[in-house]
Amino acid sequence: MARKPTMRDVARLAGVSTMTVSRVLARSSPAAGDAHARVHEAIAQLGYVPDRIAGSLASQRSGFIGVILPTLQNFNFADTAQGLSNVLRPLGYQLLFGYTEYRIAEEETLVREMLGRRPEAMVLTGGRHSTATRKMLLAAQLPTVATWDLPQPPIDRAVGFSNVEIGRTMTRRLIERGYREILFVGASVVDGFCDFRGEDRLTGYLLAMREAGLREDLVIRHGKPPAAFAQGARAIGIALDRGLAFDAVLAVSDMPAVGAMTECRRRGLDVPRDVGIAGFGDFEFSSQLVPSITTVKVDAVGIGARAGQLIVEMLDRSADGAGDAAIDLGFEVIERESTARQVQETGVDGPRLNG
Amino acid sequence: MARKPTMRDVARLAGVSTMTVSRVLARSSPAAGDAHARVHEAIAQLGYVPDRIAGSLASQRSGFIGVILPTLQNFNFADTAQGLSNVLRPLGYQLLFGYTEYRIAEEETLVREMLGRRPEAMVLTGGRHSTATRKMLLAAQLPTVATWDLPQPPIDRAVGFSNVEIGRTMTRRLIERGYREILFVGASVVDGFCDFRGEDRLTGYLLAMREAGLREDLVIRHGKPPAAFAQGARAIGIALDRGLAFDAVLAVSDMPAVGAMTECRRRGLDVPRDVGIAGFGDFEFSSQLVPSITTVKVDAVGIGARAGQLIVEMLDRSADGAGDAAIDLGFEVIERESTARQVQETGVDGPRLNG
DNA sequence: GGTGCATTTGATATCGTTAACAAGGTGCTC
DNA sequence: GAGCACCTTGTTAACGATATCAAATGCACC
Repeated sequence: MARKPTMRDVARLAGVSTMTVSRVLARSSPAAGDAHARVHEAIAQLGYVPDRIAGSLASQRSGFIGVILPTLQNFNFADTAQGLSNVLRPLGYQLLFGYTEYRIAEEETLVREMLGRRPEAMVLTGGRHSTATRKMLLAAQLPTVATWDLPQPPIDRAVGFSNVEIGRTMTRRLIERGYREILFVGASVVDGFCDFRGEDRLTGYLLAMREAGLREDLVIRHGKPPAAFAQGARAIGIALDRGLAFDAVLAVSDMPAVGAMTECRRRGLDVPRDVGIAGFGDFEFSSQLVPSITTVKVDAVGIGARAGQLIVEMLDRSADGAGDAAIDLGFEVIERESTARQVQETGVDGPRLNG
Repeated sequence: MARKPTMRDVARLAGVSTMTVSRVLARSSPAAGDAHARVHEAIAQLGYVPDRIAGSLASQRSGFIGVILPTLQNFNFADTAQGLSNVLRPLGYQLLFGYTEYRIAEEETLVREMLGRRPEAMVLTGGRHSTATRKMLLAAQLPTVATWDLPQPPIDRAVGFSNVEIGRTMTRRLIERGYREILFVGASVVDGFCDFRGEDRLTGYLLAMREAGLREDLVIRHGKPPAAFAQGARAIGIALDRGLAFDAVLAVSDMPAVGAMTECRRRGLDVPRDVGIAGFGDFEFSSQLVPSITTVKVDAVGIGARAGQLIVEMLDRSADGAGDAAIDLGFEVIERESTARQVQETGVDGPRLNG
């Protein structure tokens, strides 16, 4: 009674061989006569739960898919996890989640640990990895999908968009609206922490500012990623302390954007009249707040779903290596009240599609 | 070259037996002379990654800990996951996450799938489970920790607080502030969806309203859990359509609380003068917004950490079954600007500790 | 009723590791 | 130098399932 029942016990009780039990559970054979029923009866009677560890070893298929995301504290990545889950769980895969917390070294540790569990595929966030990480993944010969970025070249496949283009497009949009002194608010890059995608959006911002002949030093990078509400608020304080004049804030995500907006208003600056505010991620609160927040919407659920589909295709050996290495899902700038300073001039306030 | 290297290959290359390799990897023996170095050299040369599936089967220790949470779309549960991770990952455990999305039937499916992976312990959210779920968990004879609630009796152990008390205490606080027509905003209970903890808070709210001799029909349950921003806004519309008069809103979480606040203001109701607003969860934005949101703070990270510690203790067979079955971590009501209607009267506006 | 084909069932080997025990070597004490 | 303890290393047998192949069974047809 102390020992958990095994397939052997079920087989004995049902009066069949273990292979018959295995086949009944796998539905690979109709199991003639009452064998099928007897097996199920024995399973119920013993409370048997098949040991998938043993099954994985024998079949050389773990049913695991490793997923490495930066953090749990961001609705966007939660959506991507959801999209992956929606596609892969109904097919019987178990997702193994790992979170780097934006620590560069952590990805390597997570990949090493996960590969030991013999996943059938890996999903990564972003396309920049340590040499050792890249080497391990290549050696593992697994379907690997990079998400949230379009690395050149990817290890295997990629689903995402250009974060540089996002930063550039949003900055241009703010300039079109008449903003000139645009403050970029992001997280710092220190102590082995880095938000690569945020840094790419900063690069795009700097490109757009240079193209327009505007200042390129209006950048506040403060606090560890992920940039949260308080960091956005703090960044405004830092900017004012430094004597920086600004008429708009472009934050690395909607969370610091809201924090920055709150702090501006606390200091008597009207949004959008005195300061325009824009973020990234289109979190639900961004459309619900007053004023609503201008942002960039990406299909976070779709990234996960597409990545999941890619994995399914690649795991189907029949369909061979066709398809593009990188899939660009684009992005959408959503202009809302927080940058509506010149809405009466241009008359354009709806979403536009990019990418 | 096609086949992945095994411990056998490493052993052959290093000129030792597989047990020596196994011991070197487990650090269980100092491995005299150069054997240690030769093994590591062989591992590096072959790019060997130990197969933990085979290891788990042989050692009867999977290193997995199953964690079932309601949703990824809530910072509170993300914090609990974080707390668990902080304690258990450094000890080498791999967390297996499953999300029910508040579907009652889903928990049973997730538990069944997870038990097949032979986890060494399970962490659940809440204390109400299907009969089959309870039976499976008892049969598995695993350390099991229920979180976010204090079930009577728990399957094994529990770490949480009384959601009924939370609803009751917050409602009383609102009544003390002079609010009388308090509208409760939560998610609906339909189609097999249910937020048990939200329902408990509703129960506490109803108790407090009855105790104070106030109306008990000011309840709007709308949309599937988790209640999000838009649902809070929608609930205000529904209440007004029904002709319900209210001077305060108690929402099941901070997200619908913000949605409700936004909608009230959009309709010309001032917060907190015309309507007081209170939520649950103390999300970061709740303190950052203007007005800041009155809420209930629970130590979500601490719940995870404490649950993790409990598991570690229970897995140490040496320390035997001591300790309470249920650990009450309490809660804290944080009164902020959104309910500061009578701040000048009472002069009390800081946090108070409960539970 | 025998033949041939398709389908179902079972015996055995195997997956890659660790547990358990045995064997060999080393160093110390008396 | 014998005896003993201790430490390292190796051999063998699991762990609990599935893959593979051979045998048995069922069925249709001539």
